[in-house]
Amino acid sequence: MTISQEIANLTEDSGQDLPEENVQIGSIQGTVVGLRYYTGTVNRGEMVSLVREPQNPYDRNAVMVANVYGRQVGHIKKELAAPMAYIMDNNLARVEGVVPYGETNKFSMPVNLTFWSKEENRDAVHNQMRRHGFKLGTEFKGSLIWYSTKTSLGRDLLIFVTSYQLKNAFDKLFDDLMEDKTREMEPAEAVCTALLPHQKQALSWMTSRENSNDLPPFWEEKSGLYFNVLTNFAVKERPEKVLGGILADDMGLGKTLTTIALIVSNFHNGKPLPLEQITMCCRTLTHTIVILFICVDHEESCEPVSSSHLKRLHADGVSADTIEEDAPQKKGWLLFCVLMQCTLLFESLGFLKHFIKKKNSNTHCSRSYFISIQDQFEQHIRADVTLKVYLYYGAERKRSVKLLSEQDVVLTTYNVLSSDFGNKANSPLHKVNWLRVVLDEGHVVRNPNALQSKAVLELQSERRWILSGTPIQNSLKDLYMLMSFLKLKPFDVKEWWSRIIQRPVTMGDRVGLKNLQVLVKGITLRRTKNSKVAGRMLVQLPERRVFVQHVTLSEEEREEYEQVRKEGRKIIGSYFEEGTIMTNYADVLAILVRLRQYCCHPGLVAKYTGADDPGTPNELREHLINKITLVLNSGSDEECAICLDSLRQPVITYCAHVYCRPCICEVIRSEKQARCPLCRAQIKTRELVEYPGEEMQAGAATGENWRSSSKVDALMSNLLKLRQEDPTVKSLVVSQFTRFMDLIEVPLREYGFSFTRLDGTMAQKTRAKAIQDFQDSSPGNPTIMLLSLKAGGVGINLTAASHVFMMDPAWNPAAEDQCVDRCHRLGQSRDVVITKFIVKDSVEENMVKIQKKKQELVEKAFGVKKPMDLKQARMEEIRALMEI
DNA sequence: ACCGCCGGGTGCC
DNA sequence: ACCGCCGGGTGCC
Repeated sequence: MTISQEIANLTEDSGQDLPEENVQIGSIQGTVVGLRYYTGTVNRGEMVSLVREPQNPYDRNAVMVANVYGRQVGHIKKELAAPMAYIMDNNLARVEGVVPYGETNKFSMPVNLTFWSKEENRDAVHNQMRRHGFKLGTEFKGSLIWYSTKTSLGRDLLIFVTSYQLKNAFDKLFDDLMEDKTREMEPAEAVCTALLPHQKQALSWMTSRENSNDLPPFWEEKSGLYFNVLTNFAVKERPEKVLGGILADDMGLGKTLTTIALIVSNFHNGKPLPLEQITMCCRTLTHTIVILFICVDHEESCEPVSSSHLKRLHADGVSADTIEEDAPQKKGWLLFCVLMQCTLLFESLGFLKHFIKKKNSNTHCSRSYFISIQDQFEQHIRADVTLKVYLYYGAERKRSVKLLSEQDVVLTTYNVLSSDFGNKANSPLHKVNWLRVVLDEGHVVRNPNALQSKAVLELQSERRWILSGTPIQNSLKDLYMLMSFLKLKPFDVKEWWSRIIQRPVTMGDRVGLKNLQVLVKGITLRRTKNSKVAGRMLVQLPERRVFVQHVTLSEEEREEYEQVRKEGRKIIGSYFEEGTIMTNYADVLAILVRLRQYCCHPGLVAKYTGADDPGTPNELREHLINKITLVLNSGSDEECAICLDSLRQPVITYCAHVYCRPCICEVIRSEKQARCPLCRAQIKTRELVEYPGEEMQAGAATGENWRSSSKVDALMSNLLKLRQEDPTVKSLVVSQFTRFMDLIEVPLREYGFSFTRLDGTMAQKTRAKAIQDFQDSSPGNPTIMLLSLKAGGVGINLTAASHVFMMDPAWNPAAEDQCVDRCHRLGQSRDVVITKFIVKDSVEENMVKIQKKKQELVEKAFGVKKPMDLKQARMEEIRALMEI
């Protein structure tokens, strides 16, 4: 995806209560008075903010005027302040100000006020102003306006200036890209894990961002003053440096490893972190600090740290007497990582992870891991250095500022941080002056109102980093949170972010868009697996070859298949004729799923429960539960027709259409007579039937009466051949039907394959175990993994596999790619061979055609799909599949 | 002069 | 503010 595409996505803002909903309903020139009483200054063309001051002792209508830095400039003249106060207090409109000239005036200056509100408030605002003798106009005569969408002389003049300045910014950016981002840097000697070239580049870039003396984006030095080209703000003092940024590399490029290298390599001015040197003598004393890792999904389910563990902790160097005083520590900068989930930590902590030793593999609710720092050194860091790492986590964490201050690295979770912050009396993390704060999976903090976001923003630090594969998840607003964290002035204040970036971009202003690009590029390093540096692939991955193996059904299978197909065609054909295809969508889907199942294995196909008439409400409910279960277990990767995303909290309507609960509830709420978006039947919230969750399916014939299928035979002959050629080769066997995986288990056992399995029904811990076993190459460990297409989401590392067998085609080609990516990624040493089984002359072949079409569509247009287009597309698909 | 005029004091809200 | 406004001083020319 290109940056502009990404940005185009950003402008689709899902939130509510945003200034973008507002339109400009009028403007007027006012006066700022009392300039001589305040120190705040403004420049020509500079934006100012207007703040109500209801407590002002002289006038309860007072409206204060402040510059971008929040310094008070003056007040709005009282006659004008009176109607403005009413408008602002009653939220009739937002008022924004720009000082067009008179910036050197001593006593008062003009200010161009622009009123923004919802259309419905337009009259109220105009009337209120008129009552006080003011008439809101639409244009300022001959003065400069910021980001006016109208063409006027003044506007052109201003744009000319800013675009000139922008060009400078762009040139700088270009230098940035050419030099800083491709220069490599060797990590400190203490790191003995070899960094890949792109990781060295990231390390160099991060180091330069931390040590740079450059002005923050959009600041320029002009004749002794520092000038912000976007707000026209000038100050004498050099604006605070923004040390840090966003490392937004794709998953799997080694963000965490790079960051660890940064921690060790750039203490101050490119000098490595001074690490204690342990002599051989000391090492033999096994002076070991034991750090406890609790690896759980949710903090609540965490097993408390046992006292014996803690004793161990104390005994091994963190003595109890160091854990007393909570006075803020000024001396010594510290390093600090915030990690979202311990599981992630465990997965991604790069060189640390090898030292995590499983302690209780059988514990169900949580598992504890020990990290022996001594072991760590022996393998990954030079044997004679030590790094003090403290995991600030668990009920009995030591809330000692002193203890924390003495660490090289402190790890904690967002939950712990915000829980400490919530009991604000005692948040040791907020009392330390950190050298560096790193937000791992930083996109999880994106709602600025959430407590954890506030907790993150309050951390004192010299340098700040955000690590995130998806820095912008939904909208531009997410980016605002990141700017606040980085303290990138003035964008850490909502008003300026909205006025300078968010609204212009949302309104389609090109300058705004360019500013956003410059801003993001200036502080972000983002590479994908497909990025090229100087014409070469960033990551040289082994080859990836795709073979389609056509499977011919046996005579018996063909007969069964054809019978079902004919029946299905008849039914679907009649739906088309009646125009009821959408009302009977679930039944259509059922038929298609059945056909696809026949292609895999006849034993998969459930008994036909189809279009029988439900009688009592209970029977109807039962019926609907059956249908939704069918839809969700069909592996068809159904999208919600409202949000066009994967289903979240799926519910089925009485008319048998499946949506996300929040989506359909919103539809019902917003319409008086709510109708199903797909079939226009009336729907009600209380009639929505929920998916009861994963249920034990009627067991497929995996026992005595097991029989094979053409596709299973095809798979087995491939696997046997592979094993014969090279018994160490590992394969992924991917299907959308978990019950197909059940069936495949039988011959795998029969032929003595050691295999493991990963599907969506498995708990997080069992999954982790399955992955771990599969990745382990020592003899006796599984060589085959049965993998459900949708299992686990991205981020799972299955690089042990070099062969992938796609048992059945998916509706969504991206899902297949993603699945293959789990083994075709960083760390894969062999060429990856993908075999797709497609049954000849079947619905599967048609699915492949549709896949290709979809792919083309994605590549061609980045157009927004509308629900009704989707419906149309679905119908086309059904026609194509059934050859109607 | 219950005015006009002068000139000093003063000045956001 | 090289203004406006206020209010005290003043009062034919």
